[in-house]
Amino acid sequence: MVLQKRLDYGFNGYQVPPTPRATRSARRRVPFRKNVDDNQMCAFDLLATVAGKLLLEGENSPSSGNALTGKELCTIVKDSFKKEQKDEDNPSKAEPCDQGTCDGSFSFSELASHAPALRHSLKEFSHAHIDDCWGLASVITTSDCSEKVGSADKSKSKIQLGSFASKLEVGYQESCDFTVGNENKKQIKIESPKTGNALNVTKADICSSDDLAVRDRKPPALVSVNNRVKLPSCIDQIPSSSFPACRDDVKLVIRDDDENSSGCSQPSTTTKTFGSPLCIGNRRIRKFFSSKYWKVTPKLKDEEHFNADSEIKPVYHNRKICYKRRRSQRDYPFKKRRLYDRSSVSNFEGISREGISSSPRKGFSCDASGSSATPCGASGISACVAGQHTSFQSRDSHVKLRIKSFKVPELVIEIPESATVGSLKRTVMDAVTAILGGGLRVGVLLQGKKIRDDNKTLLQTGISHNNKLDALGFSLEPNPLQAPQSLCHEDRPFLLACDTPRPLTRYPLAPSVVHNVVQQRSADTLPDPPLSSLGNFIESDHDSAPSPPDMSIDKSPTHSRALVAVPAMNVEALAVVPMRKSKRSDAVQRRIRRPFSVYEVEALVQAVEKLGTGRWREVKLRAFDNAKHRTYVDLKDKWKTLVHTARISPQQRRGEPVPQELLDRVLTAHAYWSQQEAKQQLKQQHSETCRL
DNA sequence: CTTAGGG
DNA sequence: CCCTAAG
Repeated sequence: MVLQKRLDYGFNGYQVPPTPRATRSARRRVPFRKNVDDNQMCAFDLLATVAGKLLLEGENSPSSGNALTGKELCTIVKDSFKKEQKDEDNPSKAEPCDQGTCDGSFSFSELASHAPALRHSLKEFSHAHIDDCWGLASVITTSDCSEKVGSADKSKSKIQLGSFASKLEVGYQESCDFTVGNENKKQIKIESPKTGNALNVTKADICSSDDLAVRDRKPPALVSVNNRVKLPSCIDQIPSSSFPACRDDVKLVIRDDDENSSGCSQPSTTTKTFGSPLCIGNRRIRKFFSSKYWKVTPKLKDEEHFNADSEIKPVYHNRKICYKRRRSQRDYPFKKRRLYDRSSVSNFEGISREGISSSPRKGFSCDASGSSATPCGASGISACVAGQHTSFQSRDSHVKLRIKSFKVPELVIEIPESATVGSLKRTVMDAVTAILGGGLRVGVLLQGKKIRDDNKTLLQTGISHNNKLDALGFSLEPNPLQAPQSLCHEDRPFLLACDTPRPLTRYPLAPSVVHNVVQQRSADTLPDPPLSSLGNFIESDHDSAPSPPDMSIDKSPTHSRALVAVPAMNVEALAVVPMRKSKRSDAVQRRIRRPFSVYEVEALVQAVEKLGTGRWREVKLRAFDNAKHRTYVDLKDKWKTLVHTARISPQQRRGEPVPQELLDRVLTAHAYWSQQEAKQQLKQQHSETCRL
């Protein structure tokens, strides 16, 4: 509690730059970011966890051998605080401190330096919360890729769409069996309580068998997950998707081809808990979206590695790597493939124009493992509309429908066998999130037939109260137009493919899901995000999705989490990629627009208040270190627009409204720093004059 | 690589 | 957000 309180401190006064301008190089040498990247997280996590506010989802690694006691932690924190206070003293005195909280507050960068020591403890602390934050866990029934009997009807997950509201209700699912390799059928039952508390799996048996030994060069194990995913409503818990790279992978194929399954969910009662977590080696999680549905190129690029293997390495080192990779990976195999299927895409002009081409094809088989359970024509996600509750009508010729659930399309996930269950969760979550938040469109089926003409009226189509609505079905399909939005970061193009286009009802499936997640998360855990910490909550990204705050946990040396989704098969036939205006084929596509959330703005403002307007790199490091998609240039630009926004009338503002309070702070800070700069210049002039 | 600014 | 000149 005490800690939490500390966290809530507000503006701490402007901080005069160490030595304006002239010290850039000097500043660089100072490993300001020394421990910030990774450790800072830990520190924060710790604090938040202790405060009971932050829910961590992470690897359940038991490696917490040398956990610190609560006492020790406190000591560390206290020390940090003292130190910070001392450091801050000078600057604060001379500077304005309008926010009134100039008392003591510690900075995370300080505390962060203790992170290494805290890490283990964090684990201890976080364990209790691990599951809590994984509310979205979609438990899946897994089975070998092939048509292993009985596997099909185990899938029960569904996605519930609340009566066509634009909210996605994520409900959930029950059991999950993982079949590892072609051999022993290891089963992992994962149960997700209705409460939203998710997977109980602490240890997956995935790497236990010999053939799946955690050896570095082992070929990826293939795990097929046959399922339906019913997503819980706590979307705010959706973790982001940042997974560093590694080697051994386990592939999970989550399919929706359980045609046998009724689609009804039945709570599983079995829960297997495993004694210890998965062993960890390098891990690389590759997510495969079934070729016929989505394809996601590796998102692990520059920043992906940033915190991955950089536990100790200096920042700059990483940065370099990052940049290099960014360039070198442009030729990622899946990135730029695009195929056309004129005939079938004909009614998708829009898509093509949008820069996405798709080559819907109906009869390809489905997954890499050879099992092609899903009829290709089937939509990626099908919905169960049947049942008594399914449809009924009202007097005024309105058709009322109740969609009970949607099936999630097949997902193929490749994950190192050494990965933790936590990362597995995240991976699956990511995949699901990618689908849900990445852009879906709804397909309508009537008596098994897809209705493609969006212009027909329901009546014309036969979806009227006079007809058997039982025969009406909906499907969630990848929406080429939206998909790239969420999961597809600049570095993780979200390739998707769909079979025959059957656009119909466009359902506003919150492309903002991910975004919201971030926000809510921030809100819940970070009332007043201290500098440097907010950043950790941002991003993710989606990647998206947004890599949740738990990143730190996953930072154990060896694991990087690379999240790569690639089509399980038939890549060529299905790849859908953004098409550039036929200029240079290798032209880099413009990054997707990602409006700053209020929380990000908050973080930015706070950081700028403290650091000033000329130190964007530090601002970035401090407040957006983990927001991979926010570059310092972005921050600078954002500040620019913020200042502008703050100056114009509220009526002229667009986008998500920024609290006036923040805008005021923007102006204040801007004014202050402008003044500082002016002073600085005056001084210089003066000194020069004196010299002459 | 960072900054600062214009586009 | 992008692009670039400058440092």
